[in-house]
Amino acid sequence: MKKGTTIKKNTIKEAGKKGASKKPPVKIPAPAKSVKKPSMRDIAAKLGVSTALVSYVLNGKEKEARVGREMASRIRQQAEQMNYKPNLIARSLQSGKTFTLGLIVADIANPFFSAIARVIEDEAKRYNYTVLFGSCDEKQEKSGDLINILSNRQVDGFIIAAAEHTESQLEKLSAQNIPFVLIDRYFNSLDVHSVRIDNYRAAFEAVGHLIHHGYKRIAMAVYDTGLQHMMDRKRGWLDALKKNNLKKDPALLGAIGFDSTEKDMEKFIDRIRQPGLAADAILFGNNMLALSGLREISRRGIRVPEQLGVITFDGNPAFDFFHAPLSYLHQPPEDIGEAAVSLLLQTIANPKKKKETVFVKAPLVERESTRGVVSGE
Amino acid sequence: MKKGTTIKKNTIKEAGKKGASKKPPVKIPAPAKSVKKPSMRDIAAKLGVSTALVSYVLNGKEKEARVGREMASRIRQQAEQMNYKPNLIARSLQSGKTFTLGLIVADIANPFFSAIARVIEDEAKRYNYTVLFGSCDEKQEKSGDLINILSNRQVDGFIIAAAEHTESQLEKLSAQNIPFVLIDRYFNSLDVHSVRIDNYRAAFEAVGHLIHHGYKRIAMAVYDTGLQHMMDRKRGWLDALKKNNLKKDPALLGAIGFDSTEKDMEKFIDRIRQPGLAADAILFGNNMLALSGLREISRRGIRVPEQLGVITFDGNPAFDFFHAPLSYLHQPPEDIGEAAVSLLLQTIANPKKKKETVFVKAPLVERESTRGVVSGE
DNA sequence: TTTGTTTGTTTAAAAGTTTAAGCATATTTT
DNA sequence: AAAATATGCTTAAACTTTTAAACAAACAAA
Repeated sequence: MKKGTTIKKNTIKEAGKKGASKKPPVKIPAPAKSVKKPSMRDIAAKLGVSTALVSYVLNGKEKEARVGREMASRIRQQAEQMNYKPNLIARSLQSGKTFTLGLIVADIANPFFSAIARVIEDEAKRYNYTVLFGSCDEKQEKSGDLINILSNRQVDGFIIAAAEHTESQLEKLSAQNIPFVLIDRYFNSLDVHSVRIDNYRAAFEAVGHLIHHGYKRIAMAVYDTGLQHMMDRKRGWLDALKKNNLKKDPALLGAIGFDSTEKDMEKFIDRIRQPGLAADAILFGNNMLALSGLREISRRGIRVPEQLGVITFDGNPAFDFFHAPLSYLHQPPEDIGEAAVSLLLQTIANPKKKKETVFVKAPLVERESTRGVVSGE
Repeated sequence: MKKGTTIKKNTIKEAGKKGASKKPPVKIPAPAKSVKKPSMRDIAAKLGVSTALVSYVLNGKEKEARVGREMASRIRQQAEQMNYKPNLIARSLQSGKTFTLGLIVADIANPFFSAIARVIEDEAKRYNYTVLFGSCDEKQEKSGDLINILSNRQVDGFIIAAAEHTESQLEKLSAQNIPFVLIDRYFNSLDVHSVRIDNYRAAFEAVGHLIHHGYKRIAMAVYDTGLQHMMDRKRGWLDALKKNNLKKDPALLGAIGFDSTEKDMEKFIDRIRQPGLAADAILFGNNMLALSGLREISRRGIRVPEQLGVITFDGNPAFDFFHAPLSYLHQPPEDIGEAAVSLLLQTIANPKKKKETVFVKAPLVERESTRGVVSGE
């Protein structure tokens, strides 16, 4: 064991006590002023020149500013030696640009969003932007807080996977001329930039796929929300049933609450497996619903795909381990992230850019869970 | 469909073309100066007073600064009306504090880290801090870049799940007196703050648990890395075998590369299932290894826990869907995140704080995968 | 009446950067 | 020789906020 390190049994409380929103328990003293880092002024002083010169050289503007070769190299050397790093805060204040993007996702615990977050971070870095991120946990209020905080930090623009009822927050952003791009979620009432898939069509296709494999009584689980993308998925499902002359029993639709997912899902699965209803397939509205549904399906020992066909929006690493790997509509995080960053940066460059909706393709990945009721193919 | 929105089939390339590090393909024009937001000066000008007054009022320092009640309310009203929001960039420049924490994780795609990231973000928010985050993908170089970028943005401190060979980067931070706290990963050679579990003991316990359930030839898969936490886990496994008088065959250890996980894991599983070696249980060094291993185990139709006992460090939502839900050593993200933020804020407040290692408990969660070779319990 | 205190406000400097404009000298062009 | 241009550097203002110090006016105490 290492000496010099205070090894100390910690007194941290038991894990897993979440929920109960708590107030700051520990009083943390006010932050101390940190040690000063070398500034351009320090370099200038050392060499007995003006800061302007230092700035020109260190920004590679020697040519335009006609700095002497000799001087330039002395400045560079001194900067190197002092381990000078530009203070981006000061630069931002001066330029009015922070080279910072705000990313707000509905739920960072959802792997779909964490994958996107990662892509966006990488993508932003390629353009020298840094990402400030937050998760609003599908809460309107938290979303507003995050927008405020990031906005106060002068982010140059936002990428937002919006929670329900946040239209007014977005309208406010629009009114302030702060550029932003919606991903995944969108609002018909808002004329804004967005990157998304054609949800209606994807759901329609998924149902078609199930029908093609012989399923006839197709249920769907959606979140109980007014969010347009979810409603479009629902509409796609409904219309597909209609087009294929299948009975559309309202009981086949499960509306699951964000905050009561487990309970609602349990009821829903029970209901659709009743002899009277006897769904033979389910379309899940997203990967979190599928995850929850799969748990219930496992518990009941329902065999997939023989007794129940299953397909869902979004992949999830967990789907590989279900006894029948799930078929799913793949929303490619790379495409969404890249398109969102690109669209946002264009808008930052040209705030008057016409509003645009970028559609990303969502291919259907076919695996075991929709092989049909006839076992063995 | 909505009018006013340009609906446009996108021309985005096929998903999944990752790898090949690419240069910025699209030239994005330089950002335009964004629309000016109202400043204290604007409020002051409107009311014909000095900015000092505005600052005092809007910071609730009317008392100390003896601002007139009448004036105070006029200022507040004007601020409200103009929708004034303080410019945190300017405030940071003035105060030398950004109320920003830099979070660098080894891999944000690992749910263990994304869970921690979420906790840290929440926790930071409670103390009015914002999190700037980045994932270094286990790359030394990327880690250095991130530290530089965030450091240039004057973060008040760092929380870091370090990649291999980053000791010098951390030493540099220490030398610059920039506060930071390591999580999960640590280095014996560095006297720094850290929050972690007792890896040696946890591994030791896991092996004890397997032995208790009748397993005798216990393999272990670790990352092929010099990272101390992994080596401690390995040491715990080895010592436990020794203490229990079990043969410790070097072939029972699998060293898996970060960048060749799939291939290495395949070879490893093949090897330990050879008649000559015939491992009857595996301890995985973390959840990513377990995920990869489980895929191979599934493919080969190996029955868990009858033919092979399985236990791992970290949970993972996917483990629920494996035919035998995995037993695992639970590293509680809440505890780690809370402890890290708390320790960091204390250090920011008092940079001379003595270095501390906080140990978080990692309880063993017992499930199906270690029920023993005797089927049916 | 002088001195002292209270009240309400302004001034000014500071944080680190950027950049247009200015000012000498020296060199070239007419 | 006068005018124009080139070279190498400095000055100064701006971005927004904070806060110590100064100031003026009104009032109270001596």
